[in-house]
Amino acid sequence: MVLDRHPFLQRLSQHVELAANDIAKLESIIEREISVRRKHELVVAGSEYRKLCFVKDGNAVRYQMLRNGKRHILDVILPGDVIGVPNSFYERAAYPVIAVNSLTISVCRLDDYLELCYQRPQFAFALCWLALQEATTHAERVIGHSRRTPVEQLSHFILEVHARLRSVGLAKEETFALPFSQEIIADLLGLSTPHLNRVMQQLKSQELVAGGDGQLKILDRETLKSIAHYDPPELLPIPLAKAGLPSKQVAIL
Amino acid sequence: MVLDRHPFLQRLSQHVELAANDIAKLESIIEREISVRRKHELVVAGSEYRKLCFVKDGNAVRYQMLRNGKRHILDVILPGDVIGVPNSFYERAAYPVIAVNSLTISVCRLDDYLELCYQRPQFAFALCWLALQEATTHAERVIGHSRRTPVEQLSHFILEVHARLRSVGLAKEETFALPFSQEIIADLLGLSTPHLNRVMQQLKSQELVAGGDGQLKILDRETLKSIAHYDPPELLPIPLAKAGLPSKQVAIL
DNA sequence: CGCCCCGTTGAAATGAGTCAAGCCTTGTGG
DNA sequence: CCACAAGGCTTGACTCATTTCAACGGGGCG
Repeated sequence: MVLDRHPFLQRLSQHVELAANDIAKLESIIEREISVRRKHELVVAGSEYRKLCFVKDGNAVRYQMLRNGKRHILDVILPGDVIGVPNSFYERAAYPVIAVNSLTISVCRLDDYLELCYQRPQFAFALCWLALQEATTHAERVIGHSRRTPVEQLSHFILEVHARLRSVGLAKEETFALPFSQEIIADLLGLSTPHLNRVMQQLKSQELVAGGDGQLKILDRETLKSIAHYDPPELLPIPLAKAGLPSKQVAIL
Repeated sequence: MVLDRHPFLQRLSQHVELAANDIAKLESIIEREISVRRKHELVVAGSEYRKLCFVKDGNAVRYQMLRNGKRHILDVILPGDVIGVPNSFYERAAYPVIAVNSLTISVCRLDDYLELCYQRPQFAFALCWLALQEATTHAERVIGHSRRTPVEQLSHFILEVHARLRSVGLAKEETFALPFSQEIIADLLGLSTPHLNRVMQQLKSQELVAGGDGQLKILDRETLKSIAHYDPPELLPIPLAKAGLPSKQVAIL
């Protein structure tokens, strides 16, 4: 099975109950599974991009270059995320995506997915829910940048990544692999690398987190949460079709 | 007609062609049209909120309070926007919404809308597209906060609001009513009011914009665009159902 | 072995926040 | 009809967090 235990399905299943033939339908439009090497650009800015890539393993970042040579990272991409939201929905891709380590993705054509949505609206909802999560992640990031202190931001980032990894079974209770360099985190949080480094040391010296070498351990989750204002909102489950509909219509759901 | 020339429909029609009976369907789930007075909270943080409100006229802001007493504004809400995205999709509303001047909205129940989506998937797509726009707006805001200078940010904000107002026919070529106080704009952009004020003056002294008294005129759009890195990505049109589907299915699209 | 990437540290410059005060306009109530 | 209050805008001075620039150490990889 192409999608067996795929982290994307793990993530979806938290919001909606998928029937076996839903999964089969989704599988049928997966074109192929490919690997991408570190530092390879999956999505080139300004190109037409019309794929959805369900990340099976590995990490990437979505970013934007600014005139002054600065890079800003919009989002880190973890297993279970979808590359192509939102890029594939624009005439031309707005935000390039680059792999930060070797990446395995399952690829389908956007058109095929959208057609599937007409056949089974729950896939349209899945897309909505992804977009809503995306919007919320960004919203939290916005708040972080403008109204949280660097310590608060970093705390928030750590908790967020941990939660996202946990939700696809890639993090232990309090320990996880943080696959991003300080430069990447700095570019994500809008800090300079030296400053991020100092902030990181601060968290460690206060014994809130420990780690190094790509591993991070959360020592004092409660304090960290309160520092970060971390209180992630929970999405409703995706609604199911009303039972009372005429059978003809139920059939195509 | 309840929704006749409703700015929300104007906005939607840029992405999808709506048949008369689609509009009728949407109208049928509108519960009522209500007015909200300035400074009134439409959505209370932490409450369960299960409505979608299509803004017909007036303005609001979605914000969040932080522990330290600071307010951060996530987004300004203009006619044509939908209040309840994303709040209504969470167990409890995450971001309160408050009217900044008198507001007229058309309200429907979220459940009714979602059910409509199962009947006519293009409404699910409409929701996706809204969420994607939301995500993109926030993404640009994120970039603004962390990697744009205040001048760049303000320029971007001016161009963004102008474009959003134009798309619902509420702005002239280069002039529009800016219904937000400097305090609100500062809280949105993550600046202090005094600083925003100085930045505003800078833009005026460079003869990029002019105005006052709630009116703003863009004098030099090109320079402003280049300062702001303003290059908004364009969403694809919402796909229509494949022609080849059985007629029963086409009928319900 | 040497290169490159990543993390770390230091010192100096500056942009933006904070606090505080004053002005102008608008709206309101006496 | 006037006076006062409130909200929004403007200005100035001071402070300090963060950036910038520069340099160094270690470790992994070719």
